[in-house]
Amino acid sequence: MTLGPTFFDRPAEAVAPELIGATLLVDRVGGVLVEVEAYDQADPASHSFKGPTPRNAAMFGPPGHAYVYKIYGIHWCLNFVCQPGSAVLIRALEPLHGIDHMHRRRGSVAERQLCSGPGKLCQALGIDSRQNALPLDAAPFSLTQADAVQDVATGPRIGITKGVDTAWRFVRRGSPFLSRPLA
DNA sequence: AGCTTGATTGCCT
DNA sequence: GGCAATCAAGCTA
Repeated sequence: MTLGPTFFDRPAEAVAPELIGATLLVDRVGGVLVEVEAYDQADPASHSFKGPTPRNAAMFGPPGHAYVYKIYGIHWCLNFVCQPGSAVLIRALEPLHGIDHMHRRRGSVAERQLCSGPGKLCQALGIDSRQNALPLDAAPFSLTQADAVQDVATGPRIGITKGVDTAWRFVRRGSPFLSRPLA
């Protein structure tokens, strides 16, 4: 079943664990989500913490849309917008579809390193600012619910300096496709 | 208009 | 484990 606005119109920390095991495709390229992180407006680590700006406008737009931004001047990161000011950062997926396309964009790396990190995932799926604010239930996106209950583990989020103690990183336990093992 | 920083990655030792 | 790459948002002035 396709995940749409109703699914995302909830707090990000409630949506995030249910995204583990879901299948994400962009132009027919993608796989199963194995690692995500939740951010909301009360969270000092969130882009939305200080309110709406031109950059984070999509985070305050309708639920179920994409929020794409560039970090460190180099990499793109993909988020799914939940309730206003909250979103889920997509950090890693298990490649299943269009793996040849991914290799063309990422070069000759091991399959487990194709999408093992937010920047790598965006490169492999061809995501950049063009996808910002687009709805997730329409082309080029395809997002479908997990077909089985997932073994989800939680831990501290990665790469942030504030809000470190909030355990809003969600991973599929034991997956070899994570950006890093669970701490 | 100039300065700092970052939800990262890959290459170096 | 350390660190450079590279750029725009968000400050300060």
